Amino acid sequence: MAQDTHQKILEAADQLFGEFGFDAASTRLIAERSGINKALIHYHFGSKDELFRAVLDRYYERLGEVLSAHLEGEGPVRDRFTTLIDAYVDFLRDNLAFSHIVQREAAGGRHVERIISRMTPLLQGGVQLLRAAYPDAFEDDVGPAQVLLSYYGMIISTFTYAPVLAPILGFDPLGDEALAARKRHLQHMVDLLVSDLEATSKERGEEK
Amino acid sequence: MAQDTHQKILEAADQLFGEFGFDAASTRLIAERSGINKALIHYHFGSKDELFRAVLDRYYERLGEVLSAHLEGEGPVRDRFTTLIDAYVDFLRDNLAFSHIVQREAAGGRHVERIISRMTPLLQGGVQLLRAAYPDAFEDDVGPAQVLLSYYGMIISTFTYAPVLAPILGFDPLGDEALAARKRHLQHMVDLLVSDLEATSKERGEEK
Amino acid sequence: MAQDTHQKILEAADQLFGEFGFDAASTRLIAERSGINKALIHYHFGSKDELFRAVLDRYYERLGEVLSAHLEGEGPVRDRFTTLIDAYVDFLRDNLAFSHIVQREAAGGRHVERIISRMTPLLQGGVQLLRAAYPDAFEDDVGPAQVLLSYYGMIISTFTYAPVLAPILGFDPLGDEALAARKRHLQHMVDLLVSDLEATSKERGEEK
Amino acid sequence: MAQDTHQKILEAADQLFGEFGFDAASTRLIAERSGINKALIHYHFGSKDELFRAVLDRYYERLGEVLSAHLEGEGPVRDRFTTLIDAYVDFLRDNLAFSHIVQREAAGGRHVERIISRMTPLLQGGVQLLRAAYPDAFEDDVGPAQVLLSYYGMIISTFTYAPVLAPILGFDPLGDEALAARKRHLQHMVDLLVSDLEATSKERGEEK
DNA sequence: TATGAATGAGAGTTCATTCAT
DNA sequence: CATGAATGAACTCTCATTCAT
Repeated sequence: MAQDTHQKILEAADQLFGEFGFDAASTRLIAERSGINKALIHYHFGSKDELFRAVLDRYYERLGEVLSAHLEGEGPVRDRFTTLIDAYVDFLRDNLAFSHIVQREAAGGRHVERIISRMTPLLQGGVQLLRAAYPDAFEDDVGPAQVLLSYYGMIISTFTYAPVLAPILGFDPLGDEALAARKRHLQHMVDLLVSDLEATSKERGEEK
Repeated sequence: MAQDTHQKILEAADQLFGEFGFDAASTRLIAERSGINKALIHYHFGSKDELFRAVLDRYYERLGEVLSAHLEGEGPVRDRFTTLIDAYVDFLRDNLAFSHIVQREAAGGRHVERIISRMTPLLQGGVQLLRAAYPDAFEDDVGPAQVLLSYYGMIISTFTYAPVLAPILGFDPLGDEALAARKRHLQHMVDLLVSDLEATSKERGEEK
Repeated sequence: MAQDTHQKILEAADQLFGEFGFDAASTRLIAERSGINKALIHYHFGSKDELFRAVLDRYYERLGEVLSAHLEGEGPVRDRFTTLIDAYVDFLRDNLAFSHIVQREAAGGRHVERIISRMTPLLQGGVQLLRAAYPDAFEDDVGPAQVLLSYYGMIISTFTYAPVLAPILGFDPLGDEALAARKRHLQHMVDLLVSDLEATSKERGEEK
Repeated sequence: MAQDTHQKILEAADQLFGEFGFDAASTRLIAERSGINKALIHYHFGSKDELFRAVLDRYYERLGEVLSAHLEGEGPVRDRFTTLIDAYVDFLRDNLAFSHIVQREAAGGRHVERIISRMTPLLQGGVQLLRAAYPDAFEDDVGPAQVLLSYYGMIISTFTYAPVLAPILGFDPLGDEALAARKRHLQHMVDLLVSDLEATSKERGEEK
């Protein structure tokens, strides 16, 4: 029963933080949506801030599992990179609130630090993967970071700006077909880049 | 004097909305930062919501001017696309608050509609540009929208996720040099894509 | 075990009521300090109010025993008065929380009545002692009450205002030496008064 | 009108802090008693704590004026000491809430420091007066402090323990007649002490 | 235009107390 | 006896907004 309450609060908070943002999602609202007493939020989580962190942590743990499966996997980098992007898109599709929360809080405010400390290891994992895969193409961490930031931006914007694209396209950009198309586009972007990296890599490798 | 007050409010609100978000930037704070009386905000703007819209509108007007110069310009698309991206990056660098505001509010909340209606014409301009430039590569609006969304994501993430990259890179990703490097990366991404589009275009053109 | 819990609650409540006052000493705090479950306070004492009364009653029972030994004793009144004051000082020194609780709650609030009903018999004992000792000096209860109130005030202020004196004196007014000096002062005040009472008594006795 | 509100809040707070203590006097209650909006308390005083300090400061300023008139006056010390005590009693009679507030907060809690810093100069003034008057009777500050503490205790207990004495005496210890009697008693205590001090002073003076 | 004061609603949080196990 | 969970009321405080001057 207690575990149940804990969960109900987490899920309502998750939804509402995603929908309205941290400030606009009041504890009263969260309590109403959970169907629990407002005081229970503080009983279970201590404060609204800690509740937020719990929501965030839960997401990053799941995301960490999803990504590490790909980061630490085997096989050609091009494939791993592609499937990782697919997995990322799937994760965000299944956790729309998360994408909103991250975009909002990363843009500045009281929880940026938490976002930073959670994203850092994931990003570093990506950097290492790229450097290992194309040692000749990258001399330092800057290049891989550029690449990752770009792909990260392409992916998350899919979700953040879906409402902006919808009226232009005339259909829901987060529907199954639309997302499949988006994935193809992203894969194509990966192909372009990876081919380029391989070419560069080969070229520079020969120079040595 | 009144014009002056109007302006001071706008600028303080701009800064604070960017730094803390709409909810956390209280009218008291805005008044303090402006050095004006709190009641004047309502005298000049009617409500906090309308003040926010004024801030947003001011940005989109400036941005519109900047972008339309490139969208409606002449010369090869590859160049126009490249300079447009450069201009976009410069605009966001000069208006950091704007990038934060957009990312936050586009992620959902009370002001999404305003963001949508402001972004739509800009996006449509971009779509038209791409379709006109590569009529053979794109059959409908979906392809260009994908491309634009991707580049938009790459650009704005530069600013939103700068704090995340900073500790990994060991330097400020928004410094002059770093931004120049970022621009080169973005240009490279444009090159890859445009070459691809031209190839596809040529290919499909020949098929006809 | 149950007796143990009862005791642990009483002692924690005692300390905390003394340190922070009734309102500021929350049941949560008392439970934490006792190392017991918050609900047990109500199981054992019914309510926070009743817990407070239990703390108070325990003190007054102990104090009653201490004082009655002197009030009902034999020997010259001057000596009994002096030793009573010493005993009172010692009692308060050993029960600092008590002195704080009494001063605070006697100053008004929800528990004044309890304080009154507990202090009344003690005060009446003192009045009777003085009237019996100096029948010629006092015609009614008013005179003895004045005297007792004055000495009571001198004694308890020793403890209530120790923090105020400390920075002026440069040492702890509740240290062993300081308290011994205080006792000497109080005894001196008793000497002055008793000599006066005896003189008055003799004078008036001769008048008759 | 604003000054009026400020005053109404101060007076209601004063009464309620005196009657119930800081914690039990809620801002809601204070607002109701003042007939003003709850938020105005924070508009005018910032916080409940600062409101409390304002109440306290107002009292100590008034008290300072009253006492300094006597401390810095001229004439024989016996007379000045006597009239000072009378003035103190009058002040407390006219400011019953003050006596309660001081007794309660001096007994420990969040505002002790404020009490200490306010009482210290007054006490030091008293110490200097006594040392100047009886240089031969006192070698250091300890003796005068003892004396002052004792008289202070006698005076304030008059008010703190009035409710305890009432049922024993059968009349209100704070009525005009009763207070006059109390003053006579206190004066008598002063007489006893001063005579003693003068005797001691003379004795020791001759020894030199 | 500009100001200080005022308002009512609601924020997050803590409280003493109760309940089911 | 003891516990963790739950409750509803109350807390201090801040909010956007309005009003009188």
